[in-house]
Amino acid sequence: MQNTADRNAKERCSDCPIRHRAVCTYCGDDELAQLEALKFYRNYAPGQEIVAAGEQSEFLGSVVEGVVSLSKTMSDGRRQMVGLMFASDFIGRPMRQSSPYDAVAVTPVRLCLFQKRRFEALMIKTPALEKRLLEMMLDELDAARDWMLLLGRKTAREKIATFLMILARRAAHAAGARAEDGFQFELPITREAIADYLGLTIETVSRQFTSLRKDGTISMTGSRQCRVPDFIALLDAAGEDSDGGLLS
Amino acid sequence: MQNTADRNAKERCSDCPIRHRAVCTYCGDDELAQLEALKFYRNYAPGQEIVAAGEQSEFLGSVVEGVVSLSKTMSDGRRQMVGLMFASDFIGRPMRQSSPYDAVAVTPVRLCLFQKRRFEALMIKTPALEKRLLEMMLDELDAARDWMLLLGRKTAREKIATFLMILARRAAHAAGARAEDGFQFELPITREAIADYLGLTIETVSRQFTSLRKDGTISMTGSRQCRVPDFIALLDAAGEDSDGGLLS
DNA sequence: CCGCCTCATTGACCGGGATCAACAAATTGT
DNA sequence: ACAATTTGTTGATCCCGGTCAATGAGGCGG
Repeated sequence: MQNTADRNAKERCSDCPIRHRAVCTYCGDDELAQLEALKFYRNYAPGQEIVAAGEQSEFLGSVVEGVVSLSKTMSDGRRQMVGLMFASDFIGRPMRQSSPYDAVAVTPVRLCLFQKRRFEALMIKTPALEKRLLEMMLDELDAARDWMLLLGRKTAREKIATFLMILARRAAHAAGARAEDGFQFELPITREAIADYLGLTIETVSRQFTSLRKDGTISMTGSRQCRVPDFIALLDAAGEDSDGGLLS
Repeated sequence: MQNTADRNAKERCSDCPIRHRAVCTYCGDDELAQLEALKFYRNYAPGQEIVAAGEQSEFLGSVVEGVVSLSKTMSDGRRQMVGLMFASDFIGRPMRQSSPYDAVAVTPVRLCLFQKRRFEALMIKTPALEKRLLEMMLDELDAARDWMLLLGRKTAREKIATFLMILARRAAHAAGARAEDGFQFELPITREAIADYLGLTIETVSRQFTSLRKDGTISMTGSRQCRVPDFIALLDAAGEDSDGGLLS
């Protein structure tokens, strides 16, 4: 739980792996310097809580590496994940007191953080920051609404296939390749987390994996490595139009 | 289909019913004047399409009155509503080519519109506009994520109760009252639209209304007028914590 | 007034996914 | 190395909500 390790390690923003995708994307050198003066890093171990629902959070910032889950829990324990955040995604809520959901590190996570007040103050003077943040929130909103279609209308099989499709695209994109046949990638989260994400139970998740394996849509080595021999078949299983938007 | 009626009727922004809630909320007099020069009104009849998914949309703006649904449709016809927009809500996507979902007028609707290019140009010069838009998008994102919990984890009964709870609060708020016992309101959409919103079928929606009526959680006159004799009971049926956040 | 349409309700039946339970496999601690 | 724990798979059974089908209730034009 060395979550304060590296707090003072001042890496250069200009060398940052998410420099051109994160909230700072549109910042010029001078604006970047101001961010650089405010930022600090913090690391989280898998399973570690970043903020709890309802808690006042002092900080906000970007995921530099790792995966963070955002989830809501009902009083009787039912849980729904409402977002999976990867490198460059923004965590925290400017102009809001507290977070309405739990944020938890799923893998080892490294965040680039700012004190909320300072960040907000800077944002007022920095249109580049505000513009990018608005853009990112619009993307999040689109993703959330896509997920609403999945949760409300897709079958268990389609849900799993859609999830794998998204991971395959992410992995392919990160590798600079196309999401073409034969691409291999790792599942970043447990079956339980997948179930929470897709609005299913672990048992159903497991059964659908088995089913997709049996009919050859995917193949797996271990329970975390997944390969897609035929991407179109996966799209099809996901209930997506297999025309056009292959890599949209 | 007189959707161009009133296009040139220039009502004063200062008299606008949504002046203090819409995207223009933070605008000063001078900024408001600039918006006033660009704006125009357009009316839509119930059922009329405002923009289709994938279509290039020239315009964006605010709902002045009426209710607009945003929905996604799968190729086999399954449909999921992803948002219900009321007066003061913002429609359209700055910095985006096309809308990823259908927007349809549910009731008679009046929009206050701007040409997209002009609005975007103005937004760059007007932090008040951008700030308010960011705020509104954050609210939309919260609402979308709440809806994800509903779609993924709530039972049919809880879904209906949650929907009614939200409408009751809206109506109470609009009337300047509290969402207390005995409050009455109208359902703005058909059973089919409710089903699309909640990820159910019309039959299940109908059955749950009947069930809530039978056990006295609600009472109805006709199929569109709903009364809540005991708001706590409704909260309870919705699966919400009945402590604290009564009117959050 | 009647026929037609849309919207809503109700019933009978079925099936996908949840639940309960047992077990296997991987990971961790000592 | 071995027990303990976590994570994943599989089977048996149940039930909520979907599907199919019939009927009711308004609204509207002729």
